[in-house]
Amino acid sequence: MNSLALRLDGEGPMYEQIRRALAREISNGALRPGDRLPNEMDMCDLLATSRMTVNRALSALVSDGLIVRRRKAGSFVADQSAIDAPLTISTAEQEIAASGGDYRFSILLDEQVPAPRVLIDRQIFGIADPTRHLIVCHFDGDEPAQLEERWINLNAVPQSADVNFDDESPGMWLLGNVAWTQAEHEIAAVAADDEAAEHLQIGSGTACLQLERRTWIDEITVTFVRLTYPGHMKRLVGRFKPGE
Amino acid sequence: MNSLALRLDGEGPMYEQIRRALAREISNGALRPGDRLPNEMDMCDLLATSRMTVNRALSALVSDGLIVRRRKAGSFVADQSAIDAPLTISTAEQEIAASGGDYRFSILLDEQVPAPRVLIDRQIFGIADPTRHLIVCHFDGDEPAQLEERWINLNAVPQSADVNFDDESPGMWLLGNVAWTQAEHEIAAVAADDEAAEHLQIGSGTACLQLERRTWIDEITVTFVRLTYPGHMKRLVGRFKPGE
DNA sequence: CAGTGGTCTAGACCACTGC
DNA sequence: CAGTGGTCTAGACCACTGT
Repeated sequence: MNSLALRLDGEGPMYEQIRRALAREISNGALRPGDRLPNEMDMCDLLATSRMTVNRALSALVSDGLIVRRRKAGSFVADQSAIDAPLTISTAEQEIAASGGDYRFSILLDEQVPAPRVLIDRQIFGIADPTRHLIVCHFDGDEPAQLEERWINLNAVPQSADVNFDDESPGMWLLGNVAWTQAEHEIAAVAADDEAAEHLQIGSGTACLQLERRTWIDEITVTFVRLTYPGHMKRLVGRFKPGE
Repeated sequence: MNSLALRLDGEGPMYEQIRRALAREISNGALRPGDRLPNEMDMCDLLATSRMTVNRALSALVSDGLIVRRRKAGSFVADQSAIDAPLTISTAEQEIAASGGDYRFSILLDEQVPAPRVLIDRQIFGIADPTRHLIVCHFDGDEPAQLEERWINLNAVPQSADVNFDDESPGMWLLGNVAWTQAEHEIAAVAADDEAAEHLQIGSGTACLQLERRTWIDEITVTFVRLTYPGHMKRLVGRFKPGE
């Protein structure tokens, strides 16, 4: 590791070149987990650049999880332990429109009810939260593509109580009108129950991908939604690229 | 939008405070999609800080997808169109160990074969790629928790041909010994076929979460793995937090 | 062609923390 | 307590691109 020879490729900004060069050394095994990198000042001399530029490259590697840094100790190649892949989740209308399909939706249920016990137990809603509860089916042409069951917290978004969802689906309305600060997703495989099977026009018990999303702002849940996709039509795709 | 009053909370580094403050304004609707932010110099005056610091905060907002920036035009609040959630994917051993379970695995098949037609057609392997093909079952105690079918490209990782996987599972060995630069995941729900059902000790047709991962480096696939989890035991969780 | 962001510099001070 | 990273500054030049 004494003779760490970083080959910069001259493509793009300096900090990107440095990041790529180090990522490459880590990828090809020249730098192995636990190895120590030169400190920032040495790297400045090595690369004839300034400390801010080196620091920017190293910070990027930290957020990619490729290295860890400790004051006084130095910078070290991280153990590769888990893979973080950004999973992009779009609304049904965006997906269907993107694939050239003919999107429409139908509201099967729309009621105002107290948050259901099961969601209170999961600490998704507070005990006295009033909600607007909706069941929506999204279609690609005549084929049901996604079943959505949603609760909107009327304590968090009171103006949603009177919105008309005939033209704009609840998901799109929320996306455009309510900002959230955090979201948490759970993905599971479930067998379609009778009701879901009927709405989705599939056999009861068919394997379905089920995505649950809790969206909240400042500790209070804005909305909770459960999306059910027939397994044969839906794949979620994520991609990870640390070193370019 | 003239009187954008950013309240800094004094917690942590300046660039984080600025990022949080702007994320908050976007979240609470004070700044709406399409709104223009003050330019960097104005924001420096406003916050009595330097341009690099402001730029760092704004760059973070860009990578969070909360704003877009265009030279000469300015910085604008982005349309919230899709949600990118980092999905952390661990190995079976890591998950079972983390939950306090008793991990073990069993190798059901281990052979060297040419890449199968179906994976060549999907452009995952090249036409003449030799592979090591494995089927591994991961257990939590006595209960099967995950079925893994894996192909390792022996053109990309020739040294894996002779590795003994009795003590260390192929997944762990690869994680520690082979670096990859990119990974792509697909998640789907499938009905367990007879073979999977038998290995996992579940009923045939049971809904299972199936995760496929292709890992590659410099255009060449290192390994392709298909993980099958009984739906009732596995949930993948992702989280997204733009403004803190 | 002027306004904006993208990048970079050569310093500085400070906060940790391993030695 | 000294080495390291974390942050910040007050400038600079340049690359875009809308007007």
